[in-house]
Amino acid sequence: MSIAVDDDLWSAIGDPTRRRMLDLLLADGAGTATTLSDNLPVTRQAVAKHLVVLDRVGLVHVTPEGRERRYRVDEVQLARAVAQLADVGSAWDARLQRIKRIAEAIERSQKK
Amino acid sequence: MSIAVDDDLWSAIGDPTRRRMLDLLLADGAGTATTLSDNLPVTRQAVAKHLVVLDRVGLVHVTPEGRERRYRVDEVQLARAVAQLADVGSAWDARLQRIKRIAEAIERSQKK
DNA sequence: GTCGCCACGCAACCAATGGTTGCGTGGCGA
DNA sequence: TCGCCACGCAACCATTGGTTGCGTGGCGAC
Repeated sequence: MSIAVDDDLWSAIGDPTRRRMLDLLLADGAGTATTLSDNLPVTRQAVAKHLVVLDRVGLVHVTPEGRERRYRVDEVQLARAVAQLADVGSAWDARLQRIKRIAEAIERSQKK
Repeated sequence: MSIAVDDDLWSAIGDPTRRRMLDLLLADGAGTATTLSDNLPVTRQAVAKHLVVLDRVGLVHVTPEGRERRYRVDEVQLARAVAQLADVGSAWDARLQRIKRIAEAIERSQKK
């Protein structure tokens, strides 16, 4: 019973810079490579590359506006990603719980 | 209000191979680089490198046994990692919820 | 109109990382 | 003691996250 995870989606949100970008986009509603890089410790070009990755997995969408390219978070897709986080977390949680129960059972049987 | 995340811990569980390794270790209780690589699509050496990473952030511990090096999951540290997953997930969830509420409010105000 | 600013895309380059193969060494069982 | 086998180390390769440098095309000011 292995945990089924969309590796592309996971690795997209696995990068700390991309996570912060999603944070910023969620906070402001939208943003461009330039505005994002203003609030990040990396250059505009680095941000642009990350935006390509996020766009490829559908976590963001672009709308060209004049000479700007405005990015917005796809809430449905982000919700899917969040669900995956929860899945992995709860699966491991379940395993840890079981281990804990077994450990307690052993402890009890040794005490008697 | 940015999400405080231990990037080292997160990136340790961010790699799909390392996640599957943790899965295997949890399922079997313990394992060596060789036994893990038997159940993974990568070589023993690749697994060994990942074990170094996992050990460095404290997610696993080693106990040398004869000519083997037996690895076990540190449940406390894994629980911490799971908690971080939950944190990020719930933070994004909250933002998504707020956006949804705002969207609904706008929709209502337009309908009246 | 045209001129200049500025957001963007493209390209070359660099370091770190996840992967490989090859080889040497040291326990343990026959 | 001899051979097997798990391990560590080293060299190497591809991908990726980052940089700098440069060309181009909208848009506002004059």
